[in-house]
Parts: sequence; C-alpha cells; structure tokens
Amino acid sequence: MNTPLHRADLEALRRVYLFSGLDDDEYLQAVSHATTLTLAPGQHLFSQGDPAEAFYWVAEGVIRLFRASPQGDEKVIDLVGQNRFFAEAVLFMGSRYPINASAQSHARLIAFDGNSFREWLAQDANRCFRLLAAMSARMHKLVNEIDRLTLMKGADRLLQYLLDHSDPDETGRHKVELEAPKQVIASRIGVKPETFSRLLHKLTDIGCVEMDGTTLYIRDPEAMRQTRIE
Amino acid sequence: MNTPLHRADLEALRRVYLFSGLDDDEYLQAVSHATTLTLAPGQHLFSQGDPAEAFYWVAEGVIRLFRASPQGDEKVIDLVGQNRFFAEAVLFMGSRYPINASAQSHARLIAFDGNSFREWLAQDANRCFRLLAAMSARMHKLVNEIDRLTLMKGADRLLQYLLDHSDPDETGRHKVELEAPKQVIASRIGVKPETFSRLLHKLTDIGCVEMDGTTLYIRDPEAMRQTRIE
DNA sequence: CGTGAGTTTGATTCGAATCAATGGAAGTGG
DNA sequence: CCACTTCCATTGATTCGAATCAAACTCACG
Repeated sequence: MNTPLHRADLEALRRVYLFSGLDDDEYLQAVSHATTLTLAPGQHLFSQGDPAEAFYWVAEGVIRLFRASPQGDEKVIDLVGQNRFFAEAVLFMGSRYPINASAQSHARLIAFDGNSFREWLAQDANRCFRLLAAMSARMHKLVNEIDRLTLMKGADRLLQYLLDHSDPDETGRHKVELEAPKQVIASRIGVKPETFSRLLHKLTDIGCVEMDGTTLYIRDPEAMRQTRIE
Repeated sequence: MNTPLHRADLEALRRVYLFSGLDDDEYLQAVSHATTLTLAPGQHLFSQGDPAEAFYWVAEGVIRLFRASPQGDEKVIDLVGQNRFFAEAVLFMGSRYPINASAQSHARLIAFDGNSFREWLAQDANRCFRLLAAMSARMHKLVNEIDRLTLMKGADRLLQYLLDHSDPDETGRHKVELEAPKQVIASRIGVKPETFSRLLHKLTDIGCVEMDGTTLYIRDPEAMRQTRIE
C-alpha cells in the first residue's frame, strides 16, 4: 500500500535533524520519492538478507528490529518508535538488510527509495554530513548496548532501559509506558520473559519501581542512575 | 611523537577503500594533515569521554578498543589490526570518544586531524559516500556482535571468532594467530579468562581445534561453520 | 463463556563467574 | 647465568545468574 505523504507527516519530517534547515526546494526534492505505507500489527516489513531498496521513518506506531537464530529464538535489537529512522545505514552497504523488521503495533511508515535518496545526498556534502552524524549516533548506541550486555547484569539492564524510557508526568513522577508486550522488552534487554517478570518484581520489592499493568513509575531516577542492583 | 608519513604508509593508505581511486592531488590533500605516531605496548591513546580531535589508521601493530565498567572490569570491543581505521565515526558525533583505546602491541598509527578531514570530505559527496559505506560496514559488525552475545553460548562465540580470524596456511590447514594474549581475546568474545581456557580445551577435546601456544589450527572450517557446540 | 496469547510463579538445570591455588614463561638485575 | 619477580595461563571447587521446564493464572476477544 504505497501512497504519497500526508500533510502532517511532511511537516513533522521537516523538523527532524536530517532535513532541518533546508529550503523548500531542497526539502521537497528530498521527499519526492518518499511514499507512505501502513502496516497491521505483526505485519512483516523485510527480512534479514532481503535486498535493501529503501529505508524508513516511523510516522506512527512501533517497529521491531530483530535477529533470528537458527534455533528459532529471536533477539530484539531495537524498538523504533515515532519520529525515528531505521535501516538508513543500509543504503551504503552490501545492499542487503542485516536484520528483520516487523510492525509491533499498527504503524504508518514513510519509505525513502534508496537510489533516489542517494542521488539527493550526492548533490551536497552537507546532506551527507547529517546522515553521517545520525549514523555515528546509532553506532554509539550499539556500542553502549554491547557494553551493557557484557558488563551489566539483567537487573541493571532493565533499570537502565526504564531510565532511558522514562518521562516525567503531570504529578512529577517518572513514568514509563512499555512500548511493547513484556516478552518483547525482555528480548530487547537480553533476558527471557520469565526472567524479565522476576526482575521487575525484584525492582518493585526493593521499592525502585511501581507497576500498574503496562505503565511503570520510577521512584527516584536520579539516585537510581548510579545504582547497582545486588 | 608526531611526524610526517613514511613513504610506505603513504602507498599502503592509498590502496585502502576510503582513498582508492583518487587522483594524486586529491589524495595528497587528504593526507596533508595526517601524522605518524608510535605507541609502546600498553601505551594509552585516548579515553572514553576525551574530546575527539582525530581518528586513526593502523600502519603496524594492534590497538585495543574497550569499555570500562565502574567496577573496573573491562570489555574489549574490538582489536584493530594492520590496515584498519578506527574512531572515524566519532568525527560527526558529540565530539567525544565513546571508548578507550590502548596499544596492545608496539604500534605505528596514522592520525587524521578531524577538522581538516571534515573539510576535505565536505568538498565532495563521493568522499562522504566512502565514509558512509565504511561506517555502515562497521555498524553491521556491531549488530552481529550483539546478536552473538545474546543468541550464542561462549563456545559458539569462540568458534565463530576463530573462524573469522583463520587463514589457510602453506599446508592447507586453517591457521589462527591470536592477535593478543588470551585474556584479551577472552574479553573480546565476552567471557572471563578462566572460561576462555576451558572452552578452548573443550574444542581441542572434541577435535575441532589444535592448539600450539599462541597459534591454533582449525580442523574442518567448512563443517564447523554450521556447527553448534552442545 | 471458552479460547488462547501473554504473564506469572515454582522447581530444576546449566553456563559462566568467582574464589583460590598452581604452574609456567619471559624478563630483570645482581 | 641463575634467582627472583611478574605476568599470564591453567585447573579445581564453589556460587550465582539466568535459562529451561512445567504449570497456573489473567484477561482481552470472538
């Protein structure tokens, strides 16, 4: 289902770093080959090894990026929410996606055709610089991820994840809306669902966290940021 | 210790992807702000959080890139050997190195000044494309790394590492020269030294691998590539 | 209501870390 | 050249975190 871009998406996209500060011409040229597509919850977008012909921006919903092992286990590499790009790095690589992507929820995506976008980039080194910066940030995140997987225990990774995803709400408490079912978050932080459940309970027992269905509240984020769980 | 580039390095650098296919002018301009520096074994190059003013190419030796935990443990992210770049992604980021770098052995590096190099890049989108490609490849490697850390057991990661670093030698056997002390390789694949030792023995017991001090021989790489250790 | 996916809880197993000690190999200095 | 230190690798005993296996429980949905 490919259609032109909605008005609202055009405006939102223009504010993201990759496109900010462009004049009208430049911008319209950049998005001229972009199309909207809609995914149902669970719908598959691309698989590891598929030829990479486009990259994406999430206008609405959550996309699950994951690797699958030969045994059928899957490891969620990232959950990509609103206003974020994914798979943009692939445009300069072996031309194959290194991961799988599925819609975690109902989602609306903006797809950028790879060839057209490369042409657009090639016209101006400044445009490339934006992309380079975005990719650097992405790499930095991946290194952090490796670091956490090796240097931290499950409980620490969970806490870290919660802190990274918390927002102060009306009452001043720090709220975390889980962006996916718990088993998916579990895979994201690198533990099994059962372990995830237990870890979460440990955190509530200690008093770090209050749980209320799919939303959590963190008691004292600042104090916690240094904390190690024992 | 900063000195101009050696003749041999100039020629070798010219053959690497980032610079290949440039005319003399372009190339000389690219390396005009590059300097040679020499590190003694164990010498520190930069720390996580240091302002990033340069990136590097390894002319000789091995550089250890690593993260350190507050507890003092360190995780080796990568061992960068001859003819490879590192820290190039940082030029477009927060201007701080996200990792530590030390010389694992005696090493000769070519340092590229960040500002000058960015200027050089800015002159031509094609130059940026080379860098984008290099960074994509790097990201792909990081994703693989995460995948292995979460989806595979220690023995599998070790085997994988050995396969990735094996070369067929004169006799047709597949040889692996360990690029660093075993404890460092251990950290690289994400296990403790003691575990590394035990895993290596398990592999030799099974008959996958022959060990001879710092060099290893893999019996049947092709068969092994699919293998899971149980 | 039933059905089934997602979550929780409990008992058990397993992989790897930890703690502790021994065994080289390389390098230093008298 | 040998004693001595030091770093690195190995080996064994034990502990610990997390996976696995198995079973209940919850709750949204047809």
